[in-house]
Amino acid sequence: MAKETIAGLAQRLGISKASVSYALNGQPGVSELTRRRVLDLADELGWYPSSSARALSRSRAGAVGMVLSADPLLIGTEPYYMGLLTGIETALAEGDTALMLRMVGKDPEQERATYERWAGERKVDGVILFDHRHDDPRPALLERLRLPFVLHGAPATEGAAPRSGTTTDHALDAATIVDHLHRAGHRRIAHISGPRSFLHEEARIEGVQDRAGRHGMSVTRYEADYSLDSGRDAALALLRAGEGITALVFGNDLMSMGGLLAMRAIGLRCPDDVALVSWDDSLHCELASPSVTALARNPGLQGRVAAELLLRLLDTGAVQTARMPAGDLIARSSTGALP
Amino acid sequence: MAKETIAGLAQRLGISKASVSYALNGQPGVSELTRRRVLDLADELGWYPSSSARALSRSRAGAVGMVLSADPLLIGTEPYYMGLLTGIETALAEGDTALMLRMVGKDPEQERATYERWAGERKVDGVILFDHRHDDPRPALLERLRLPFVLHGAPATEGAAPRSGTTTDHALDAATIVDHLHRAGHRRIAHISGPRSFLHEEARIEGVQDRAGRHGMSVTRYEADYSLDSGRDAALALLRAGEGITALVFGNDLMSMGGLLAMRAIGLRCPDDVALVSWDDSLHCELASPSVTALARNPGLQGRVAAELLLRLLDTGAVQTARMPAGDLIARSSTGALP
DNA sequence: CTGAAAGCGCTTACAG
DNA sequence: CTGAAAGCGCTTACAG
Repeated sequence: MAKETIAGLAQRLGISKASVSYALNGQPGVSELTRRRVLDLADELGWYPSSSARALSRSRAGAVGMVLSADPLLIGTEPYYMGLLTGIETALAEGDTALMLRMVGKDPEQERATYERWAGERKVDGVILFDHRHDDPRPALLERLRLPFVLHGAPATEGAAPRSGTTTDHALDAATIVDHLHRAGHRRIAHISGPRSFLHEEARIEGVQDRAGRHGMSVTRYEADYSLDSGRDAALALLRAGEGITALVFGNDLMSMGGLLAMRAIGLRCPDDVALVSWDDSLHCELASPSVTALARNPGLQGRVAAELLLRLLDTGAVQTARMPAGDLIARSSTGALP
Repeated sequence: MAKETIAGLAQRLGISKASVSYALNGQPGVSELTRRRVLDLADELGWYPSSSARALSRSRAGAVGMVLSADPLLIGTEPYYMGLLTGIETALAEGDTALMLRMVGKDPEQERATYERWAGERKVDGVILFDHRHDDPRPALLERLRLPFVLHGAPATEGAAPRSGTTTDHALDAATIVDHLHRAGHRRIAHISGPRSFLHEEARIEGVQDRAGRHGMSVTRYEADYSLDSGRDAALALLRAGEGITALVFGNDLMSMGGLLAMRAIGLRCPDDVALVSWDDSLHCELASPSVTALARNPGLQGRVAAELLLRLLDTGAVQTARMPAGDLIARSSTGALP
């Protein structure tokens, strides 16, 4: 049973290997009767075609890759990635495609080496890219390697060469957050972003700036690195500066938690003294006390869509872009909403 | 370059395909000079052997599988899994083995179908199994499918057929937790475990019972399902029953968070009225207020060891068992330690 | 609709 | 140490 092959099936049924193959793959070239007999026998024997033989003859691996390149500590605690991963895997499974997962450190060289190798070994048919940066070397690398890819979560860029990927309207999300704070009466806010080298962070920074400007609010910018500690440090620096900031917007949930710790440390109350918004929802935001107002972005859905785009790209070569829905602001105590 | 093959290399170098293959794989049968020339050329061309061709001729996939079968919601928020995953992937990468990740719901049928298929397609060379249960059908299934596996985190069972896997001394961990509570003066405690059908939960339950008995403490048991809500419900039921329980031990961090919510809801203070310990550490425990005393079990290390055992099993057929180190109790505010 | 055959790109006995 | 050849288990033109 574990050693059954297409030749074995053909022999048992008294037909040729080709017929078995056609039957299995839903190709024309076999009578319905034969097809049924093949399928039934395969089922009965619990037989599946060898993935490596199939991959070799089709020159298609039947798998796509995903490199998580971040501080391992961050990956483990960052719920956004897990949500994304779940969505991606689910969609891939439905498309009979396996997910190859690689976790590397922050060293970009390792990510590069992984793609180089995957392409060379023809181990994956395509990859999903995150955290698109300015002058990101990866798209050009993947093109050189002829490894199809989708770009996840970048801001829509007009005029650029069309690429497969999901785009997020970060300006819209920024407006949602800023409006919420404006409505609550805040006029001096701070925006603690992740690294500006990420295109999505730049889009968010501009979005916040623009919208706040329209409301006549002032924004102090601070660049951090998504870690809890960097969020805490940012909050300490901003709140001690005495600029009269009354609300902090953090680029992710971990930094928001750091912000809460900072406030507690210097004796400021949230939201009475300073309000707080997280640009990513998670259980952390829900459980914190006070609970933290957050923009829910539905990472599961995003992952699913990204994976579907990649599958379509591989199947049909269709290059398309999917706009992600706007984030939902979940109002909680940290901006004065009822608990 | 992307289309280079072993035949191409051989032709360029004026030698046979066999020599190239031997050179690449560190096999005897080529002169050192030839080997160097092959390796250098491969390097220069950025060439790697096709994984599917290699898999087909070696009948080895070069990948192992891992099925995460849990509530998707739970997976995304349960830090233990991410830590484990990181450890596993890191060790596999060092062993030049890919990780195939599949996420399925709680339906055991889906997990079964995945193994069936992976085995049939020879897509993976082995798998890592978690959450061993009573009468778990998976080991027998995998044996029938001839898919090697390691069992992660089960209690050591004497006299049973030897299997590859990691074992945890849950009784020792239980003692650590119970002793901590006893020292703090608690005499009536409750243990909110995960499902008892898991062998590790049963071992924990017995361990807590035994150790508490030795100290003359009483233990009320409650079975929950690892979710936040189930932890909350458990705490509500136990604390309202008025049995004079002064400390709660939860089987994971999410349930612990549920416990805190429950206490807040009914106006009990932690640790003054009721103390709390989590049988898994995480950022949630660290950030909660009060911060939650927890048993840190080092999932990253555990994952690494499990993966190494599997690689060894695949390489040499060596069946071995590795005892995981005892958990570290991180004392925090929820049991009266200083913040 | 069916069969014989070449090919996918490696590995590995087997002669030399 | 090297070369010619078979084999891994599929897919896919090509004749019939």
